[in-house]
Amino acid sequence: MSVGHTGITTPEPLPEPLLSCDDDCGIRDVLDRLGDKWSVLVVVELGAGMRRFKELQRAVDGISQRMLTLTVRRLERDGLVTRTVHATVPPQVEYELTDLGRSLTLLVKGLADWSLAHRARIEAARREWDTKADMPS
Amino acid sequence: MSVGHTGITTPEPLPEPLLSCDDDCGIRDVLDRLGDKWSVLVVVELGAGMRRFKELQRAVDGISQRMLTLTVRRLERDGLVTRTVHATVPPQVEYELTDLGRSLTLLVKGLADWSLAHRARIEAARREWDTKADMPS
DNA sequence: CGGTATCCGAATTGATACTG
DNA sequence: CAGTATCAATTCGGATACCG
Repeated sequence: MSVGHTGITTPEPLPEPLLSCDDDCGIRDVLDRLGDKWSVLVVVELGAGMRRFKELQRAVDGISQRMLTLTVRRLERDGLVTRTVHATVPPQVEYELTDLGRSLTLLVKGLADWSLAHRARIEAARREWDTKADMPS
Repeated sequence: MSVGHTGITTPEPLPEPLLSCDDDCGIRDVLDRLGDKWSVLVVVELGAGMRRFKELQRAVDGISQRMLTLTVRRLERDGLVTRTVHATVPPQVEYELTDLGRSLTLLVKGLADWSLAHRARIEAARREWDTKADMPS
């Protein structure tokens, strides 16, 4: 069960991809890394600059301490984020994007822009679909 | 439990977002729409052109009939995909991206490119992290 | 062919309590 | 403050069987 090392028992053993590369080359990879509930949000927040743990948690709004820990740990492991511990009291840990992480923010920004640009249109389509669905008369 | 309409009982009632818009404006939206296991893959495949249900299922490799149905249904609802039923025998259903859907493929392509470009670097970082973790000596 | 309904195990997540 | 451990609730996904 992979116990030991840094002290983390890894209840979630950071699962590896599960799909072979057909014509989806690459996309599955990004999805495995950022497709979860929080990673992108954390990257976005860190895109604005260095953040402490608590700052991140407040910024992301809704993320639990546990999920934030797991998320930044994964991002750190993938080389997207650095973790700096200051041996102060109380302890202080700072997270910051690496160059690799920053290169991602551009793309993520693109997604956000797309979403903002088309949000209304999507919601309209959705309402229409729901209307059609609810009255087959 | 929302029964009726088209005959679909919607065991998965296509849940709405759960996070308010703070500074993550927009991103949560895209994630809710594409962050699942299959949507992006389906969009990518449809990016290459119109596809029938069975063609999609073969192309995506690993997706079950159930998940493909749910995925295209959601994409259709959001106005990213059109569904055309030909009353032939045997029945034939064709899926195609809308303009909105096509506008997304550009971004998705960006993500795929990013992944390909940095895959090696990420895996290196990951190996390093794992090494550090496994021998604290 | 293109679905839908149902059951069930696996994976994710949240809440809570505790620690250095 | 910044985690870690544990447990419970939820959600997701796959297998299967059946339908128009």
